[in-house]
Amino acid sequence: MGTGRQTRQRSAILGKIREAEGPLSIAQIHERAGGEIPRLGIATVYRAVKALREGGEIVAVELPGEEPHYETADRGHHHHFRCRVCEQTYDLGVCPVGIPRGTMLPGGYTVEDHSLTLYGRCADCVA
Amino acid sequence: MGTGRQTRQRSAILGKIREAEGPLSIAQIHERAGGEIPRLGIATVYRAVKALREGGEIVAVELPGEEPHYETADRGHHHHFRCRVCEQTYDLGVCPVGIPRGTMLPGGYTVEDHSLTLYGRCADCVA
DNA sequence: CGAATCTTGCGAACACAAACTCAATAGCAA
DNA sequence: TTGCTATTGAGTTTGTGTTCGCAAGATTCG
Repeated sequence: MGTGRQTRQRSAILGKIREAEGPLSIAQIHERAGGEIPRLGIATVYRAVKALREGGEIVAVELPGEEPHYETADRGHHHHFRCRVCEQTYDLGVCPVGIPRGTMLPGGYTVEDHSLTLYGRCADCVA
Repeated sequence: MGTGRQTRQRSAILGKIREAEGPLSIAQIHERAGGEIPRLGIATVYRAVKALREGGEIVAVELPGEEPHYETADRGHHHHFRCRVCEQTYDLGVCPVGIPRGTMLPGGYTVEDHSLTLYGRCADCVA
């Protein structure tokens, strides 16, 4: 599985995902990379994201009620904060969920994993 | 705002949501109520759910990567467990997230709310 | 440089959930 | 029971996110 050709649009797309403060939606990637590459097509973003996902460089992040967002695969276990004002999603370092893999909850539920999203206002939007 | 007429389909739909072990998708409501009301139309489920939502009887639950699910509005703060085998979602009583409203996280994020989903296997699917 | 072919941009096509249309049906009040 | 009218079911339509098809353009290798 080769990486394919190196084009301006592909490096712009991966670059924007890399330098983002959290996972980006397709629309956000399109906007941001489009600042660098005028007339960047949305289909190109979809194609690049698909390829990057198949190559294991980025992963999809599903947020409640949102379209998929994408971030680099090297960020490890973490959670997300979504600002209700600017609608940005940010990575968080903390994991305030004390439920290790394998825990059995009352009711017989065996936990393998979890997903936490915090909601509120980011620093810029508290003003 | 009246409740409208009482029909067999509406009471079946609300009944299924009430007796469910967790939030149901439109498709699940359709399936379950359809056992009681043959030839129940999907549009009727959408219409009933919309009316129940506007009347404050049920609320939408957004789960990562899923269509909206619906449950009765009287269940208070709780979280959900999703079985990866049977793809059912169950209500949980526990809230293992120690982040009260108003907490400020490193980075300047002010938390108002949170949403947690646990993944694993339910009792029936551990076999 | 030049050819081969992979990639791009754009419009059309698709998939899916949700809403609408309307004739037939069923609640409800008298 | 009777009539009025809200509701239903089935199909059609909309809306939005994603993919496809193809001609034009870019990248890589000889």
